[in-house]
Amino acid sequence: MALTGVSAAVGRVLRREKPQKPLLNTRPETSITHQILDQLEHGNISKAVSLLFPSLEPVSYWLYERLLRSCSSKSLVVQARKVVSHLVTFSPLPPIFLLNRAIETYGRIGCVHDARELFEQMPERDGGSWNALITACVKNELHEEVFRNFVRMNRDGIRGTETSFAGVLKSCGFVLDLRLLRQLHCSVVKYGYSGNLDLETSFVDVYGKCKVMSDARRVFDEMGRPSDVSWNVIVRRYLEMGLNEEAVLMFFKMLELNVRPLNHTVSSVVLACSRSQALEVGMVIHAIAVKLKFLPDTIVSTSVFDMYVKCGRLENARRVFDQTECKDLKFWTSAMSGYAMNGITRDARELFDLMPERNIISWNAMLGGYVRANEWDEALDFLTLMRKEMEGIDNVTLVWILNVCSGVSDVQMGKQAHGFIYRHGYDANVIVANALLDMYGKCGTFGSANALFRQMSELRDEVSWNALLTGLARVGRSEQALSFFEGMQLEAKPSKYTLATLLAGCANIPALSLGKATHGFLIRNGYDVDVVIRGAMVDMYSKCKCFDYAIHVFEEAAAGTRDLMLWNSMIRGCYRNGRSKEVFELFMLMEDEGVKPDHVTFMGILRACIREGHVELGFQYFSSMSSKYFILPQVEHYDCMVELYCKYGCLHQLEEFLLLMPFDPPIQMLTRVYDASKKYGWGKLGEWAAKKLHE
DNA sequence: GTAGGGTTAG
Repeated sequence: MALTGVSAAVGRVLRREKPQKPLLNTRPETSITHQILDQLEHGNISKAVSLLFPSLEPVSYWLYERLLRSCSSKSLVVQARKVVSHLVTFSPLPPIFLLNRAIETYGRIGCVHDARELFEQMPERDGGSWNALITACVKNELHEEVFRNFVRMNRDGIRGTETSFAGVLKSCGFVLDLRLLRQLHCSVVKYGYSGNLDLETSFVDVYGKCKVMSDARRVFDEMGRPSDVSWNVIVRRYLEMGLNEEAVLMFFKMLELNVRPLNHTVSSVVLACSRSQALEVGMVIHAIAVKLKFLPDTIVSTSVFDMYVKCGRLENARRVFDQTECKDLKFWTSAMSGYAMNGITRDARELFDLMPERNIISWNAMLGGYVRANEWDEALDFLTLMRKEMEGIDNVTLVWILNVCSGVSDVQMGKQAHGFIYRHGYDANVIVANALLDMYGKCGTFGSANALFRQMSELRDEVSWNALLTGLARVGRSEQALSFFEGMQLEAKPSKYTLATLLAGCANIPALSLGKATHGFLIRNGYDVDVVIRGAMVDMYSKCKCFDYAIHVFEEAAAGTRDLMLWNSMIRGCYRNGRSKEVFELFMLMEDEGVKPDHVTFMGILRACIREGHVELGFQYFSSMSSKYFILPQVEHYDCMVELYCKYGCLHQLEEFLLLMPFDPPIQMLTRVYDASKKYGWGKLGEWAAKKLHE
């Protein structure tokens, strides 16, 4: 094996022995050099390397270096080993710098093992050898090993250079060790490297990753002339901390100082706008991007497109799409999934069908769009198509498939998927396993969920607990859910998802004091009360008949942050707490805030009409559903109307209404019609209902 | 420093 060959040869070098094979006296044929260079120029690395072997003496050092540099991907492991093997076999004393290059090469192509072995066997090392090893470990994300080698290096009396610090800092950015970061910062200052722009940028980056933006900003402000990369880093870190305004401010500051932003920076700042729904600023930045000629860039146009979709400006998004000249696969996929993930499945599908090529990501994104939009029939059809046209699915596909199973409540299909997952080893993936838990929970097969949860033991995380908890709360086993919550706290930190679930559990029992306790827990522990948590609280208080608290929680939300679900919760709450009159007022306020109603909203309104005896108004709202809001009334809306007419004896309207109904009336509706006809003496209608019931 | 798909909540 090449590897053992290398170790033997390196060992020999270590003992300073003469190589066993006598060296020929002639200079290496220059024609070999030419041939090798020629092959390298044509990208035939394997061929180039094989040309090395007829020669039993070393080629020039610079040629070894060229060859090593050409080994740039994982598939060239064998070639790299051959080059190193040739070097150490035929060179009596390979220079340290070349061995360092070899270590770097091994690191670059993912063979840390070889890098380590070569390093350990080197008779002499310089600072560069240490740096090469450290860089190799950083590249392969062996962060603990990076730190160990850094310590070893210092112990051996080799002082870290800027390169060593750059490597260690990068690893620090992975493990997010703030204490280590501060120590490194001190050392860098002490060694006088603080003027190094790359190191300073790295500090900004890692302080930001450790979520200490104040220090990140201080380092940034102390930099003499931040480079475009430094600006990119600070903008990115603000974005990732959710400090969207800061990100935007920094971007404008950068423009003021006449630094040309990088495409990634423009993209980050557009993303900041779309996350904070700051459409107007976003459009300004779009204009700036156009002026700076950024738009042919797919990274920038992707984020601009996404911003318009997220802010509901579909025409603008479409224009960006059409104007992007060189659409690559990523751009197509991003645009398509932008539509898909925002519920605009029709446009997503249109793009999907137009795509010049597709990969697993595009297929998954489209499928995910259908799932998110609860379009189960489309999802199932799409899966059939996918099975025909795609070979091979991955873990992401499986997650969506499991969502489809719970969406159509098909445990059988879910179990089949489980079998597939088990056979292909996907059960070791915690996200897939959690999706399985979720599916079993939602299909109400609690035994399977429980068994899987126990089986997961080591694998399970906070999401697994939440998925199981949700399953329990959903079927009303709230006491059990609460005792689960206790157990969970021994193992994982409850997230906002947990708390929302718990609140829903309290709402179902209903248990006001526990609900209040959860509310308190949430405030005391500084959880962010987002729109979902707020909705859960409104729901809990209103189900616990503590509606004034619900109103209070609702009113605490800033105008514009209240979404459809939250309004629906309030409307349901009014109705549930005998305050139906207020439903109509809420509906108007909701429209004023620009929130569009859905079929749930109309259920609340129609029920309120029943309560309040607004027969005519009820019909107006019912008709407005399709005429004004483009919502197709469902059976339950028709049912409400029938109840409204029956309850207030408007059998004339009822008769007309039934004639126009586009489907066969279900049993409970017919019973209601029959009873009302009897009560109000409408014989003919009663007979019709009875006949239908008989069928 | 680096844009694309996935798990849990009302």
